[in-house]
Amino acid sequence: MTENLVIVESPAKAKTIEKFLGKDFTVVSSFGHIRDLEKKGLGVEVDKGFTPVYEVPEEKKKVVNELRKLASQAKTVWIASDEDREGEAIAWHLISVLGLDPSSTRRIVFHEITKEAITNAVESPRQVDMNLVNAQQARRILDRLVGFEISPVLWKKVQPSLSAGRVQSVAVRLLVDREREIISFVSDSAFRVTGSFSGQNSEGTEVLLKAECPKKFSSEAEAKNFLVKCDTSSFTVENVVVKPGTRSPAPPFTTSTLQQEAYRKLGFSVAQTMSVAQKLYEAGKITYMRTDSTNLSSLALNTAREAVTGEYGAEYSRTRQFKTHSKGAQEAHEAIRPTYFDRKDTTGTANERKLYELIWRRAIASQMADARMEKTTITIGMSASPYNFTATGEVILFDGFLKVYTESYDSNAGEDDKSILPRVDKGMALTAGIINAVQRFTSPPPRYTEASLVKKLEELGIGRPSTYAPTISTIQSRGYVAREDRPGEKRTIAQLTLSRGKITRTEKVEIAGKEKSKLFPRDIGIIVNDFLIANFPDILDYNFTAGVEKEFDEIASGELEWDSMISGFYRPFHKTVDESLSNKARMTGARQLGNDPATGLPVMVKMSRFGPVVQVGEASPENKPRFANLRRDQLLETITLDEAMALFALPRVVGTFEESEMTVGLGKFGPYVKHDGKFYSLKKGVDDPYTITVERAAELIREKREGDKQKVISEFGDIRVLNGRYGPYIVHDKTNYRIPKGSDPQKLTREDCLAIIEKGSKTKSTRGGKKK
DNA sequence: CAGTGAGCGAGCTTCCGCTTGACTT
Repeated sequence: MTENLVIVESPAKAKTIEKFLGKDFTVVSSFGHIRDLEKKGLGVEVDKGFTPVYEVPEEKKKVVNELRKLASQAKTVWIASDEDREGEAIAWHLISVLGLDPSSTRRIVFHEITKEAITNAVESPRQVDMNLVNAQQARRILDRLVGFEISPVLWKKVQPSLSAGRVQSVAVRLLVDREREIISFVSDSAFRVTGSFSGQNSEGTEVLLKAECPKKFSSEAEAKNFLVKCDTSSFTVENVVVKPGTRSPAPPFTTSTLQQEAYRKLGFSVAQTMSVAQKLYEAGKITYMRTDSTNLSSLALNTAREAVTGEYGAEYSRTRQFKTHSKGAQEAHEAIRPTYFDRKDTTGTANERKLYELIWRRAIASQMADARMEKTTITIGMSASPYNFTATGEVILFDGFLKVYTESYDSNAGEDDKSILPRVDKGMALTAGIINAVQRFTSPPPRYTEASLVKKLEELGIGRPSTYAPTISTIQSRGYVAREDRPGEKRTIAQLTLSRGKITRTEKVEIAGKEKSKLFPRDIGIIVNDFLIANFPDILDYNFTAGVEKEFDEIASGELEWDSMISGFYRPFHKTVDESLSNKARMTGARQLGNDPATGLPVMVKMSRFGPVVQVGEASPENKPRFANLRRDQLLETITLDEAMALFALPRVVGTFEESEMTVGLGKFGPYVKHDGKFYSLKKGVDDPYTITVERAAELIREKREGDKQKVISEFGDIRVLNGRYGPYIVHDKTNYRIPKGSDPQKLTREDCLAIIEKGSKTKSTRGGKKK
């Protein structure tokens, strides 16, 4: 018999709290929500005042039974779910599902896990706030209505199994809108002039400095003209301005900023960041990793101050509390921070150690003093031109928090050279060394990374810390967008150099548009996006969530009835759903490109059942059109007639080998040679399917055969011992079996193998069903 | 593993937010 039962959301939290509360309290976890709208069907009785139909999901039944048992044995039940909309709803569902008495069940909240906060909470219990619960129900119902009414429209009008939702559809829109900005971007170029200068300062020291002309010259002729002036000009130091400056540390991590920095500094995907953080949290090394708050508990502030003072000295310490600015923040938790500030590093996998250190540095730095610096700007005047050159430098006078942490930024522009400048005096004469004018192209807006998309969604108040990673994964698994690299294209840039009175012109090659791990919209994402914008512009509006959130807040404060809010939304919404269904047109993204120059047949691109294709000729009973798949880096929207026709160059016959034809093609898994019914992959970065020779193709076949020979260790009819990527293994009946340690694969007999198979098939549990 | 591309039309797909496992090579 338990005196007091406390229910929290997370099991790791339960463990910690139990320690603070002593033996009169048993603390257990609900593992998040325990009840949801029914899985099948709409889950909302629209005609009965939008009554939600709740059920306990199959995977939650065990937890619920356990909780019910414990609750019936306890004298007092305390519900300590998070202090936000979802937490309040969890409390209400718990009372209802566990059959608790609402008046005697105590609802408590704390947003930091410290003994003080918890004891305070226990001393001031309250009851469940039904207004807040209703705000959550409205949120849940709205999301279900939007998702489950629009998705079936897509199944009919675009393709089966597609999905739409308040969050995911806007995420895709951000990517499509950005892609179109990039498509329509016209690059411009200008010449940037930099030079080196030397002279003697008043101390008699020879100094050298590099400076840049702030004026950008839009044509090569203008740049050249300026260099001619430079040649005849004298240069003097016109001004030296020294300005003090300070820099302050960034706040400790929230989910979103952790994902951004882990991507930039460690190259983690958002999902990877969350799973590594989960491990650290479960081990008690960091506080909760799904949070939108930059707040730190007073305990954290105190221990951080001790750690900073101990490690770096009192002058490095500055206690700060940060305000949370992000839209829609509910601040149920603290910021992400190390549990113990005096632990600079940790044990575990390499990734766990790296992420821990990042979190530690960021949190510690947030409790450190500003950095102080001195910025110097030197202006160099010219006698022959009204333009000038400037050099900027920065000297750090006191490093402060920079000792521990510097924030990274997404930027494609090169960092400014912030070096230390030599001592120069106003009026000092300078001699120009080499002066360069280099052509610089403007760049289109950058594509989103997973992390920068999360940042944007957070700014718009769309999605929550617990859903950023799953949303990014959903839009990828639906095929709307893909994370990819692009090699970029070469382009020539001009450079003019003035040296010893002579101007020379050279050309250099640079790579433009190279992309690494960026999110690219795919054709199906673009088609769905356009369809949704045409039919549901309100929901696709970037401010839709902000608007409904405002209404949820009004429900929470009791100013608005949840059902009248839903009804106000649903009536016009459902009408558009019906209208878009009755409109017969299917969306295929079809586009006419012109006519095939060879045959005169019409050429079009469109989305087929299996992806984007080029089609030459019309389909009719007596005529089958020719088809070719688009490449991954091509879009229906931008492909040209020439590019489309070039796709028919493959597959092609390269020649014969051993009296059979060799065909080169582009398959799902890249370019290949097909010979005698077998496939041989071309070597990445070495072979090109369009130009590969007969000799090379034959060589690939021989190489593969040689490799396969070494692959087979021994063969006993239907049982084979093979060399694989992870070492030797046995294959029988399409199943792989590991060879036990200690046995020599070379010496295995058929009987040995059968024994291993027999044993293996007993131990092998569920061999994961069908995978998509 | 390297194809397919239309149509019969069964029965399936789908949302967002809260929380962890239990799985695989």
